[in-house]
Amino acid sequence: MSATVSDLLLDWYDSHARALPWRAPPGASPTDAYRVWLSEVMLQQTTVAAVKPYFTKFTEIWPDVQALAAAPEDEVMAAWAGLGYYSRARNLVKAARAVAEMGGFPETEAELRKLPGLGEYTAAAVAAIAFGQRAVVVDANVERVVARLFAIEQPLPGARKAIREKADAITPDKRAGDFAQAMMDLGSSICTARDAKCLLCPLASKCEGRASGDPLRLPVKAKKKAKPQRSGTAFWIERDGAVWLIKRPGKGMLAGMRALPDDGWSARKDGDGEAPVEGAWKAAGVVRHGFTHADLELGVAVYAGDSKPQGTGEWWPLDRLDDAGLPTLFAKAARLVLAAR
DNA sequence: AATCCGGGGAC
DNA sequence: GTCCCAGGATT
Repeated sequence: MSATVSDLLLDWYDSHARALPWRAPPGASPTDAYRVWLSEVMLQQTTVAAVKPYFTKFTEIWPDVQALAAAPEDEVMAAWAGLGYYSRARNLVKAARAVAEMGGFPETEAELRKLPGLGEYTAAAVAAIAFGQRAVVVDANVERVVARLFAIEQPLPGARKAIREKADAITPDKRAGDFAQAMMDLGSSICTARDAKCLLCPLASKCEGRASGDPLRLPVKAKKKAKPQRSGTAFWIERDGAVWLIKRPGKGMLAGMRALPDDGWSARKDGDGEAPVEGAWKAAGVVRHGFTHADLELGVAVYAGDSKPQGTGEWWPLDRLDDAGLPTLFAKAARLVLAAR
């Protein structure tokens, strides 16, 4: 009777688990659901290193779900600034208010799945990690580990169904939360995207990918399209130690975030170069920024006149600019202007 | 099934 | 520079 994959993995996890701010040690009673949920949402498509300072900040300002539910949405958006994928922050507030209304987090995967911002992965992760439910947790780490472990040759994303079935087959009834986190730790430290440290891997004896001689070719991925290059202009209008900031539309890129006014660039088209105020503009330089679907070259123009800008916005004091919650693109543009002094 | 949505770390 | 990451919502 040989050990199962989950036995081998959990034994490894008991001595090799990463210590993370949102994680309970192996076998300990779970972290409260609020912290598990918050960390899982922050970690969607985002690295552990990037999340840590945001998790610390959020849990200091809003220590529980009731506190977050009571927070103004704008403050949460500003606190999220720089982390990316801002619809996560908007959904975070909606979900917190729903949970507070319910009197606490639902404990089943199906109920969690109904909250905004909780998809298949996150609902399963919270159910398993916070509530000890058996749930099949499949993230990018698990996809890679499973594709190698079972030598799944079909390319992603088509292979998702097969991968999920295999993940289900090796998920234990007990300690499903530890098992999920162990798979993620294995994928982030041993069975990584660019390396397979099979000599250190607790699952090496079970791994078909390793047996095939070339585990690194797995998972096979469909090749992606080239990113378009876009250009646009952002406008710096300053008066009495304050800069004119607008709020971006509720849909599209950087939705709902504070920003410098710009000329309408998007991932699909260049900006038209048209300034929000007639008059004298001076080029301050160019900021380059990569998004998921386009690379942007953003010219920054500084206004030299004294006409009032049109439309809705606010004069934001320069000595509090760090509190404006500007997304990284506009924070870069602001640094460019201010560094020239 | 495709596409849209940020940002930064590792290499 | 390229690739990737504890994905979800929308179409």
